[in-house]
Amino acid sequence: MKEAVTDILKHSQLSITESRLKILELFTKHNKALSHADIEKISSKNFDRVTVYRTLQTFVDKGIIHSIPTADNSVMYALCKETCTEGHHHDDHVHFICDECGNTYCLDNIDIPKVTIPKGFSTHQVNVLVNGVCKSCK
Amino acid sequence: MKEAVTDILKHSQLSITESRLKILELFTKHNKALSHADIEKISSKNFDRVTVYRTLQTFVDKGIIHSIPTADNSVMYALCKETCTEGHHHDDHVHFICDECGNTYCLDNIDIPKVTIPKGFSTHQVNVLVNGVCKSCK
DNA sequence: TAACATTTTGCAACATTGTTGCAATTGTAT
DNA sequence: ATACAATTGCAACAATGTTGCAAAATGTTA
Ligand SMILES: [Mn+2]
Ligand SMILES: [Mn+2]
Ligand SMILES: [Zn+2]
Ligand SMILES: [Zn+2]
Repeated sequence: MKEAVTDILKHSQLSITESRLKILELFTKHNKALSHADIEKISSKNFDRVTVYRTLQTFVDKGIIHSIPTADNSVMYALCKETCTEGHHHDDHVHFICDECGNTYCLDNIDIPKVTIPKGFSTHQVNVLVNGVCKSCK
Repeated sequence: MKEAVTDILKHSQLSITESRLKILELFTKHNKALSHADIEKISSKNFDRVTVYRTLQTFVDKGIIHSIPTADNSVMYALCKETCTEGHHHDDHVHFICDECGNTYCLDNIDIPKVTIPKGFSTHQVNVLVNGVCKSCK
């Protein structure tokens, strides 16, 4: 497990530090999106708030995680797939937020639906955000 | 114009106050989503920050405006259609954010696409957020 | 219109979230 | 092991949002 995490950092040409290892491990262990607050709460070691902010920003920059817009405008982050690289995110998948447990999941298997846009408008990116009840909470 | 605004407040059983009139007028005049900061900036009279927060919350509660999730997790608000009522929002439309001018628009004419969700999941609400370039900026 | 009851506002104080500069520490390469 | 570069933690600050309460505005009734 720790191997995989180290490899991700190396692959992104990031130096291997305790904060990066621990925080990235949280993402690989929990199969769901995490907020800054989540990370501070569930992390064994108490990193400085600033370190967590900077680590998350670094991961986003490097294409390791992506941020997720949510209906309540809290900031969530989740692991990217291999296709994302520095400066080039391709997180075109549906995000599902369970109104029961509050967990946010990336639904990678679902196709992003085609959205028709008015004449004269052009599309860069489509975010689809579904609220509902997840499998475990049903 | 001011008539319409007054009517909306009456219809929602809200007392007619200067803050509510002015803030609601901003939404009817500007045909786009507004943030808390926008309102403080463009409003002629300088309302207290707290008043703006409370007015926006009241409008959301009453089904007059709805909040919009955005990719950068800033909080935006836009006018609801007539179908929204106290405690019952029906803002099932696409939101478009222009990456040039930064404006956010509600696309009411576009159909919300059908999203297929994995077995065992159920859907309450779908938010579709499109980033791109708007007609005026093209 | 005037008096009253109710609601809303503005202020102050506080809480939460995020940012920046800088010195001390840690990681990497020689 | 040493030297250099990058990262961390701290402090201070900025931005955003919340709460309690007294003053002011609004709606209601007489
Ligand atoms: Mn995702
Ligand atoms: Mn809308
Ligand atoms: Zn759930
Ligand atoms: Zn535009």
